[in-house]
Amino acid sequence: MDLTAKQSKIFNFLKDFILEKDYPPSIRDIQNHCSISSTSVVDYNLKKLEEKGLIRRDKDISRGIEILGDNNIRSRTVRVPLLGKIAAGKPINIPTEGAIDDYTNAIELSRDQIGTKSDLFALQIKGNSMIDALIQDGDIIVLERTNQFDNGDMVAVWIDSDNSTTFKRIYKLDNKIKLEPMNRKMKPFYIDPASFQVQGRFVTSIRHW
Amino acid sequence: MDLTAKQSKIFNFLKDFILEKDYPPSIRDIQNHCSISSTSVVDYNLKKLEEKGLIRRDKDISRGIEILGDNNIRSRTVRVPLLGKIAAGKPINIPTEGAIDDYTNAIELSRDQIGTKSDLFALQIKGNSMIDALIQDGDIIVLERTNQFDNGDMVAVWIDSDNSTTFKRIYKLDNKIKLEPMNRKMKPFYIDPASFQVQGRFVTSIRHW
DNA sequence: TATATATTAGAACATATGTGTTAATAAAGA
DNA sequence: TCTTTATTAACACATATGTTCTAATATATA
Repeated sequence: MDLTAKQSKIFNFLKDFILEKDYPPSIRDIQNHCSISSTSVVDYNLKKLEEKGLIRRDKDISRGIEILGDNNIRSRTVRVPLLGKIAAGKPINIPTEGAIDDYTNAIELSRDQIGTKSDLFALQIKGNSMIDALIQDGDIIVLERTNQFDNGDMVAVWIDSDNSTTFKRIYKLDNKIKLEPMNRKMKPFYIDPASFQVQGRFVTSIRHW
Repeated sequence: MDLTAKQSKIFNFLKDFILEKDYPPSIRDIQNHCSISSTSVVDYNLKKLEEKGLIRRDKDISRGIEILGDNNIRSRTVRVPLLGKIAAGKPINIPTEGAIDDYTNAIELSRDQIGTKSDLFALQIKGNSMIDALIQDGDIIVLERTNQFDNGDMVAVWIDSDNSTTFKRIYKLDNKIKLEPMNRKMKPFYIDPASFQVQGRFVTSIRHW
């Protein structure tokens, strides 16, 4: 369902106004800035915009207009908790989901970078021992909390015999699992498919300046 | 200047309310949710918050409250125009500042990633010929538009004799400038200090999944 | 303690603002 | 064309909401 000229004029004004002022315009703000003859015409077209799913209005509340979906700038970013520094090769400590509170350090990523993935967390890498994965000292890696993996994925993996989690490239072979450090000086090793657990999968990395 | 208990309660409510509703609360919203006896007390404390530089109020405007600085979620992200794909080693076309309009593709980065730098633009890298800079096919590099550089910086540099811009690592030597491709198969070369112009400097890179 | 300053309380006021009603006009469909 | 539907227009109304005033109380300062 398309917008009339007046409706898109109003909708664009809504976005511009909110971007500038940080609060929505009143109906009379819209009336004046869009050169509309009457408040009732504004009200009428706001109802149309609401029917079309572009905005949400809160009845009887002044400036009670919310822009929905991708047009809402706030929906374009995601906070990802930054759980600390790890040295590659060294064990990682991954908190359970509930243990991450609002006061944890966090980085904010755009949805451009993470797509629809959810349940993400980030770690800052110490040292250059992951250089073969094109990850260097100070880089931040973002992981998705999951048990799934594909061959060649970089994953945080719990190994029963070590009683710890490390970050490795993983391959499923016939009878075993190959875990490959991201440093050619270190040899890959093989473990029993029953003795490990993938805890997270690499999503993206961020180079710091 | 510190906040009183009431002021931080109000300030937190402001942030929570805006986060949930996308528009600011009225004074009576604040009064009710923060259990404050009178609207004038709310008004009084809002004035204090304004004096302390945490919010801005627009007189006579309902819900005319804007949260300032880092507490404003919107100020935590920056839109960076994505100017297209480039193949490393191949010439780059960098538009002038004014030539970038709102309809250009863009990625959104958090201030965590770019600090206080301004005038940024992004390029997506095609191919693996920048592998020595830990940049692989599909990665996005973010550049800062500037003429300045330090030794070892990765810069987009205009070379008069080539009549084009490429992406190189740059070093200032005694009598000349050394430009080093980020691929060890290609040899560095040297140019006259008067025959080039740095157009942008590497800020960060983003690995795509 | 005495004095000044900061904060709270309650109420009233002015107006900013959403809503509703009715009629006129324009656009679309039969 | 006639009929229906969509949109515009002007106005009035109810109330949501910012503001102000005065006095009381609490807190800080000398």
